[in-house]
Amino acid sequence: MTNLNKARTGPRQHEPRGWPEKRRAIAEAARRVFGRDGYTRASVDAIAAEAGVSKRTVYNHFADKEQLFLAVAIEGADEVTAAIAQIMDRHLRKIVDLEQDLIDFSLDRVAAVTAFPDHFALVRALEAEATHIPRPMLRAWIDAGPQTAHLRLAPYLRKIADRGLLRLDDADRAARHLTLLTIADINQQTFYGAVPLPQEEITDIVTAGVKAFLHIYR
Amino acid sequence: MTNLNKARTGPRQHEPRGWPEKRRAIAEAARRVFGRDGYTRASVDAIAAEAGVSKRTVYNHFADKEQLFLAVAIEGADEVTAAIAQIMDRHLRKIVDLEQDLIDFSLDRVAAVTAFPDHFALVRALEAEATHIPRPMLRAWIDAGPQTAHLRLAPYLRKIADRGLLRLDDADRAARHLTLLTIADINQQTFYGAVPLPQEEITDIVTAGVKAFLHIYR
DNA sequence: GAGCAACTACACCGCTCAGTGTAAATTCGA
DNA sequence: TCGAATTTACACTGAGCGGTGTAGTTGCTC
Repeated sequence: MTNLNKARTGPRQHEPRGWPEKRRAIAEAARRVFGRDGYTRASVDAIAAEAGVSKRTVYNHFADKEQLFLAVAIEGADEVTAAIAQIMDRHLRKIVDLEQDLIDFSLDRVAAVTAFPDHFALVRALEAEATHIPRPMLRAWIDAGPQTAHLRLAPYLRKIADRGLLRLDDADRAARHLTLLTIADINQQTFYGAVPLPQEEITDIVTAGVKAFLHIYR
Repeated sequence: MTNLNKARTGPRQHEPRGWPEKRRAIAEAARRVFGRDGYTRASVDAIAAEAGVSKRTVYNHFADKEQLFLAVAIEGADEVTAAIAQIMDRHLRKIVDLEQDLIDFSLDRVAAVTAFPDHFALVRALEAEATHIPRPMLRAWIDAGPQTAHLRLAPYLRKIADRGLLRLDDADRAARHLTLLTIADINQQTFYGAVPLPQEEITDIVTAGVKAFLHIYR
């Protein structure tokens, strides 16, 4: 048998139904279209066209529009979570100058919104759909997305506190306050990146937020 | 002429086109339906039925669906702004115990979200629609809604600082930080009131937020 | 080559919906 | 009562859309 193993993945491999590359294309297209148009306005036809697949194929991979939406939201949250974990590792694992490290961390975290515009556009769509989403699914979203940032940040802050650089008894709350004073402020003013804010203004807000945070916890 | 002046307002008075009571009914119904269903999913048919008017009448008063949406959003913001102004006056005009007054103010302000569920539901819809709204209209919204809270809160904080109870050089920033640490935290966790949070938890969060704020500015 | 799974390319169905037009009815002032 | 403005109650148009079915095509294994 001298057949080269084709790089192209197709049926017949021992995988779930459907070709993975098609599923990936659909998910990526869906993120873009849902992000751009919101849930209701986004059409499955448009997603199929964007993915370069037939609509029939979309329905072969996902039960319906809502399942597609939620799958894409949660997958996107996983990606963003991984990116933010790296940002945390880069800036918070080793503290040289606490204030500067927190500022750099927060600026990079703000920048993550720009790096994942589709995802955060989709976040806005999802929040608007909150009352139409079954509670367990909404819970799954919160756990996959917004909650993970705090769960990952708190241990870093606790370690920093253990080194005597911060005084805190509730690391979760401290993590929340840091995020509120920096990321949430920017996100509110930019509608999660939809409306640009000048970089100097972002830096000002983040710097003031970090100083305020340190005022509380140092 | 012994005709009593009828309380009923109808055509023929020297007013803008259309009966004001019809316009009011449409606006109120629109707020409810947009809030419940979001912009795209809300139908003009449903709004007309909810208002008890014909769809023809809706279009007699508002150019189209988008104009209706934005008019309702801005009118709602004016109402909420007035309510919050009262809350500020009640709690911040005279300071007895600064911490407690700030806590009470913030708790009442959180409660305002519950008092205006339709409006804040519509806020979620509007934020999701941010990229589809013409920039000038979005600006009008920001000025009518989110921005006014800060503009009204900052002078109170400045006065409190003048009495030596707070130390701050940037009252706008202080106002923003107070809102972030209290209202924004709750709103994020409840999706602007869509998902209930137990009252004790709300009180905890607000109390911790106010203490943090005072730690920064006192 | 045969058989099977997945995909493509349509067509279709039933429904919804923003916006418009029109005739009849209602309201109000002169 | 008349006339004008507004509203009501439909009907209509053209478009869109979630989801489904089906026949033909493609790719892979035996």
